[in-house]
Amino acid sequence: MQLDKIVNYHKALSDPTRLRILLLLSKGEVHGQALAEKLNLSQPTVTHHAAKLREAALITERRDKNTVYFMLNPEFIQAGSEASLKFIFSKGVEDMEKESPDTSLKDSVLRNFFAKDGRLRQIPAQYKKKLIALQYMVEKLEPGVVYTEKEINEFIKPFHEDYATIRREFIMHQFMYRQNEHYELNPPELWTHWENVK
Amino acid sequence: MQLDKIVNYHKALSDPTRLRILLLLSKGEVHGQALAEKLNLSQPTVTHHAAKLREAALITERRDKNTVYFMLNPEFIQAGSEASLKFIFSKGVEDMEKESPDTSLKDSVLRNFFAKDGRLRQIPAQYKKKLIALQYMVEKLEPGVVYTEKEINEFIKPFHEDYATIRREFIMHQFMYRQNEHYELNPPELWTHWENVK
DNA sequence: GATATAATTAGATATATATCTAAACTATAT
DNA sequence: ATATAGTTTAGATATATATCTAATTATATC
Repeated sequence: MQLDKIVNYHKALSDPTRLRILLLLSKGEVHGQALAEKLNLSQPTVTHHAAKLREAALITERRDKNTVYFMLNPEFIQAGSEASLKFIFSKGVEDMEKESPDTSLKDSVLRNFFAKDGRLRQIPAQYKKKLIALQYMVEKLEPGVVYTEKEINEFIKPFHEDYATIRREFIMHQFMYRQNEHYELNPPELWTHWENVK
Repeated sequence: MQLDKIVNYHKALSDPTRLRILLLLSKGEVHGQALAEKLNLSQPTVTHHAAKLREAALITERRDKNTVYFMLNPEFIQAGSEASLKFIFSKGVEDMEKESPDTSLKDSVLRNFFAKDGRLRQIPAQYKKKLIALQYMVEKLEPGVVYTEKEINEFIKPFHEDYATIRREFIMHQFMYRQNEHYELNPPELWTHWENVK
């Protein structure tokens, strides 16, 4: 999930040694042994930090004979910083909402498949329509909240008795993310969107 | 020192629970108990995370009766992200170099106080001139490298026999940062600058 | 004052991680 | 093929930290 990427990005930058490495690399490529000397650290320690920085795509490497030269990956440093701001301020949500001028199908699905009391009469069989109905329900969940399976079931029941199917559909279409019995809303960027279905 | 601030900023953002808290706060203020419920965590855990976020100036608080409401501090989230990019890419260094058009005094100090072999004839008594001489020497050290006291002494000796005094001056004027027997160059923004001396 | 509610602090525990030494691996050079 | 130099992996250790429960503090209401 996307949260983990942002966490890893900040973890990579949350150690003074790794920041020093990036500083040293900002002047150009440097090889492992030189880094170890400049930082007064052992080579294995440099390898360890380099691995973390590489996982976060903050540096890249080039091998020349036995020597591995490390260099910055400037785009990713910038991209990571922007992604994390965007995540926190949920910029993606507003952007997404502007992108759906085609509301007629949506309106018709909401009118025809949901009763006045809010219940879902039946799960739409047509793919597009099903996505619209699922999204309508899932939007009533709160971003950032971690739900238990039981809570998700209780949430779905007022809409439809077959909560297990709907719960599975939530996951299948990337509306939610599941990790050891806990459920969490994905950011809208990850949802399967009916607007994108040709 | 400045490095620690950046480290703390990223540490604050390198935990999934804290990112979720920021997400929840992005929609407006929320009180502690509500956060605990939404995240399925105990109140003390929320307090713990709130403290970290507050230390990094990412959130602020408002108290109403017994209830503490947390809210985002958007400027600091942005500022921290920019500071860390600036640090990594050392933008500050270039900026600083453009800002010193008054090179005549500098030239004269370098000519008169340093011998052809590079040794410092004597430590300038006049404040401005002393800063110029110190900065000239300190610029030959490498940013990001951690030096032992012994290494600093050995570095200074070719310039002047009284390395202890000069080492102390490096610290006093913020050219370097010292932490349990280890020395490290500060970023130029922190140096006491002779251009700024009226 | 007594009681209730929200928050914090203290203390315990389990996991994560930064660092080291020693060993293994890899690519070149002799 | 053997040696050498740089790097990586494995394993150990010490510190940091995320979480909990229980106790304490702070504020408000009766």
